[in-house]
Parts: sequence; structure tokens; C-alpha cells
Amino acid sequence: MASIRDVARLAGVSVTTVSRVINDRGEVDERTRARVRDAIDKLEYKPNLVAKGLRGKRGNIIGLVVPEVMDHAFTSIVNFTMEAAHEKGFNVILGSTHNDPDVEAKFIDDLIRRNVNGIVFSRVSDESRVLRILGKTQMPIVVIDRTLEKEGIQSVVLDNYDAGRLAARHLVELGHKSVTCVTGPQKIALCRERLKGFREAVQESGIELEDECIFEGNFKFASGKDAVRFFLGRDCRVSAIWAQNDMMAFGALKELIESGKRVPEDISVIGMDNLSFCEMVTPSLTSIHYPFDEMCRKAVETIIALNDKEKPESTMVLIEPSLVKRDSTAPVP
Amino acid sequence: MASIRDVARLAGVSVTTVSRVINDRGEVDERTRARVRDAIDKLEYKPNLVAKGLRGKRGNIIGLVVPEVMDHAFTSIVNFTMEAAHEKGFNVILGSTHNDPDVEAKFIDDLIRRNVNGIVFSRVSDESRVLRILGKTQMPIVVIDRTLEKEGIQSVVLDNYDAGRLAARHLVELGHKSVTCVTGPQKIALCRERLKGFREAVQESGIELEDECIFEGNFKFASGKDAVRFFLGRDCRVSAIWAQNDMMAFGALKELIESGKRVPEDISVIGMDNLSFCEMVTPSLTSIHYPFDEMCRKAVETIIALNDKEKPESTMVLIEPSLVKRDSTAPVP
DNA sequence: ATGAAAGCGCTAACAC
DNA sequence: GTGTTAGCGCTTTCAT
Repeated sequence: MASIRDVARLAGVSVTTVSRVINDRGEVDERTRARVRDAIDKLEYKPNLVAKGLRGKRGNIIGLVVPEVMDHAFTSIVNFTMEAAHEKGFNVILGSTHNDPDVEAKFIDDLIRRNVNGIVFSRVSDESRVLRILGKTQMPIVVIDRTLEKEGIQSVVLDNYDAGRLAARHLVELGHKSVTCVTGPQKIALCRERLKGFREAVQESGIELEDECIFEGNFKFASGKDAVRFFLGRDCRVSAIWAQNDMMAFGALKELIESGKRVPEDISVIGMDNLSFCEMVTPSLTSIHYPFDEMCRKAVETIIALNDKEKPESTMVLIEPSLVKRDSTAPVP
Repeated sequence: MASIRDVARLAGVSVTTVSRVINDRGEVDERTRARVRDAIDKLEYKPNLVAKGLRGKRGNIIGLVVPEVMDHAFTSIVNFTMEAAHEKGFNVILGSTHNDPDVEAKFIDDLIRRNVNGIVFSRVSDESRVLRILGKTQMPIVVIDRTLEKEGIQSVVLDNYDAGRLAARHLVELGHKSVTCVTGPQKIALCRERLKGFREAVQESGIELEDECIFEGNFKFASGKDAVRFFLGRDCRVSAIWAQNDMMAFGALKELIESGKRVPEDISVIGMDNLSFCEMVTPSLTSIHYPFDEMCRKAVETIIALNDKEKPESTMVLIEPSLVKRDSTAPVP
């Protein structure tokens, strides 16, 4: 690999001049510029980004930390964050933490030590150690899907309350009176928010949402199946189910079909996230769209703004969900 | 961020000594070692990895390039490659190329300029430009899912011929006489291999595989649906379908159900990749297991071996697929 | 056992 | 316009 010095030597100029033409900075005579360009071509010279990063204190890398790459919602986040980063000329270092605070901490550490321009997080754990590191570092940080207001950290979050309302209103408008909800872990704030929105919108239409019509799942396929078994077991006259993510909705769907129920004729099901698989199951799944693209783009833009020392207007950006109607929901007969 | 010099100053030693204790190299007196350790703790010093990388010519980073993060098979590759890399103490820079040779080239370029320890590729394009770059660089390269023997590049590939045989034998053993196949793009060598294995195993059992029983898809959900419409349209007495990946199998499944066919009672369907979604659709999908974990681990190990200048035994590692039986295949009535 | 000094490849004052 | 020089944070001879 040729270095800037090789180019300088071949072109018969100083390294500074080479640096100038590479970065289009300062005035350089047309003729020398041409000579340098020639030398660069001849040697197929490419500036070393590590050296550049060391010198400039920032190497055009964004760190991205998610709990689990294989979880489809996070796959989307990885995809769109990378897309946004690449567009802006950044590479991304990715890490999957399996929700292990040790791994999280180790990862943040690596990223800081690599002088990345910023870190995009999705769903940081509650572990105080991690939070402390995040609060203390000067590193630009943006958290997706969670607010960390106390530590003054930027976040981009979905309006989860509204997501709940959207789901509820859709079911209520279809005439459903016996609605149920499969939630994510209730210790996660966004799950409580979703449930709150759902409950309030249901109640506004004069229907009570009994506690026994709520099943706490864990966002996984299996707990969607569990929920259906639970609901059907107590035979609580359910005509519609909202699962707080698509994976659980898929589980619910499968369990319903295996139990001989017809969807949506007997029971309507609605999910959340709007994964591409919604269109692939039978019947295709009505879902609440989670605008990952918009959120990730916003997150990357915020990192860049923070890099340029811009103080962002607000510490939290709220993104609006929307309803995508498909074949798994229908009016009550 | 404290630097090595801050530590040296506080401990009253030279930077060399600090470097020695950090890296456990050379003899250091117990007492000074203790002093240095103290200083490190006090300052919460962490060696800067960029500087380390610049000096050492290698920064403990592995580059990973896939065509599309959101394609489930590649999501698995990302997941397992990261896992293996992290275990070995490497970070990974990820890139998604959308099969665009320009993006591919740009990405390789970035990785080389970042002095990564090696690059893991999945499905490089055919573009000569990219191949030329790969052939020329000294960078350790491992290609997953494709052989590049001519350029003497290491690869880890599935035994695709065997995958085809496995699928065929399963169907034949169930008594199927009218089998069909939905292939991936025939310009991709591995698709031809899969078909070859399938065809030969079918023929060995005395059944001919007509050309009109083969549909060329593009690995996407929609082409699975197209294939079924094609087969049912010509009404060619199909009793079993092998799709060369799960996505197309999911498409086939959905189209069959929507056409009023029962799976597996009327028609058996078998996929390939063994994505987690196989268990989530109804009926759950029989599939050929693609051992991504094993392949990715092997790829990372090879990169590391190449780094240590070990000449690997063979230029190609072959991995064996296996059959996972679920509910979408059954004996002919 | 410890340190001084050179250098990895680059950028940016500061001269001229 | 162009060059000299220092320095980013680290490792590594080579002395002592």
C-alpha cells in the first residue's frame, strides 16, 4: 500500500501538498495538482483511514448496538441505520449484546476506544453500570426505542401510546366488544405505554378491558401461542387480539388455526412492527407500522449534528406509527 | 480520555513501561507494575485502539460484506459471523451492498483502508472489477457461499449438490412421483448445483424430471407464489414442490392455501435454509438445514489463520446440509 | 528492569 | 503556492 509519502516523492512535492489536493483544502497550483493526481493514480494511492482517524480524532465510523440481530425488528434497525450511515459516508461497527450488560459495557468500551463519531443504541439495558458509562462519556449517543431523559441523552422513540390507540380504534371500529391484548414484558416502559393507549382507547368506546383479557408475553413467537391457549382456556369470549409485536401475533395466529379457529372470521388478530412477514403468513397480518427507516435516519442525523457540536433542539424525537390493514382483521359477524 | 502518557506521568515511569504492563510483555518489576496498575485504575485508562491499529498495522477488525442484511439467510450470516468474531476479540464492520458492484468495490476499499484483519464476503458479485481487487490485495479474504478458485481465494461453501439430493430423496421416500422444483436464478452456480443434485436423485428412483416441472424463481417470496400459479395453471399433476430457499417455499405455501389446496394432504412442500420462520407458518415447513453457524465460525477462523500467515490446508471448505422434517411434507395418499 | 527515541500515515500551524 | 515541523497514541528496537 502506497502512502502519502510515496505520492509526494513521485510527484516531487511535499506531503502537505498531497494532503491539500486530496482534501481539496487550500490553494494549489493547477500544474502541481495535476502532477499529484498523476502520482496518485499511478500508485493507486488511497488515504489510510486509520491514520486519518488517529490524527483527526474521529474516523467516520458509527457504532451500532442492538440486543439481537436476528430479532426482526432489530434487523430493520441495523439495515436502515447502515443505509443512513453509508449515505453520509460513515462505516458502521455493529454489535449484538444478547441483553447482557457485560457485553454491552464491553462494546461501548470498544467503540469509545475506537474514537467512533457516535453510538446508536437500541434498547439499552437498565444496568446502572451501562447507564453510568453513557452518562459520563463525551461520545455522541442516540438511543432508539427508549428515553433516558435523566441522563440527558438524545433519543428517538415511537409514540407507543398512539400505537396502542391505533390498534384499539381499528378493532373497535370493526365492532369488536371482546378485545384482548398480548403485551411485551411489563417492566419495559414502552410496553406499558402501548397498553395504556390501547386500554384508554378501548374504554373511550364504552368497553371495559378486564385484567384477564391481558396476557403478558415476552415478544417471542411462543408467548403468542401461550396467550391464545390462555384466552381460549378461560373461554373468555374473545373476538379480537392485539399482540404488541408481530412475532407474538404470528404465534397467536398459528395457535388459533391449530385450534380450529378461523381468522378473521372467528377472531381478528392485529400485530405491531409491520415486518415483511406480515404479508407472507395466511391470512396476511394487519399490523401497526413501525417507521424504522425514519427513526434510524433521524438517529444518524442526530449523531452527525452532535459531532458538529450542534445542540439539538429537543432531547427526544417522537415518531408516529400508522395502521396497515390486511386480512387478519374483519368486522364482527 | 487519558492517554498512555498520562499514566506514565502519574506512575512516574516511561510510556514504554506502561506499554509493557498493558501488554504483559517483557519483564517489569512487581513494584513498578503495581504502581502502573494503580495509575491505570485511577485514570480509568483504556488503550486507544486506533493508535494501536495504526502502529501495529492491524486493528482487530473483521469486515463483513453481504448483499442484503434483511434477507433472512444473510441475517444469519451476520449474526453468526459477529458471534465468532467477538469470541475471538474482533469487532466487525458490516456492509450491505444491494448487489451493486459499485457499492461492493467502495466497501472493499474502505475496509482495506481501515487496515482490517480480513474480510468475510457472502455472495460476491461476478463483476470483474471486484474480483480483480480481491485477487490483487494482500488482505485475507474468505468467501462464503461461492467458490473463487481461479483467484485462489479461500471459500466456505455448502454442499449444494447434496442439498438437492436430500430434498429429492425425502420426497421420493414419501412416495411422490410428480415432483417439481422452484429454483433460484440459474446464472448462480449454486442454484444449478442444487438442481443437479435434485434431478439426479429423482431420476435414480426411476422418475423423470420434466423441464416443465422446473420453475426459475429469484429467491423471493413472490416467485414462490408465481411458481405455484405456473404449476397449477398447466395442471401438471404436481404432488410435491421443492423450493430452493425458504422464502420461495413460504410463497408457494401461501399461494397453495389461497388456491384451496391442502398442505401436506394434497401437496407437499419443502424449503431450504431452515429459517426460524419455518416453525411459525402453518403448516410448519420441512426444510434443508443450512449450517450458517458452522460456516461463519469456519470463515472467521480462516481469516485469523491467514492473519497468522498460516497457509490453510485447502482452498475450499465444504459444509454438509441436513434435512429437518416438519409438517409440510407427507406421504402421497 | 527501565527509558529514549523513532515511526506507523496523516493533518495543520506556521513559516517562507 | 509550497514546505517544514510537530504531533495524534501507541509499540518497538536499542541503549543503559
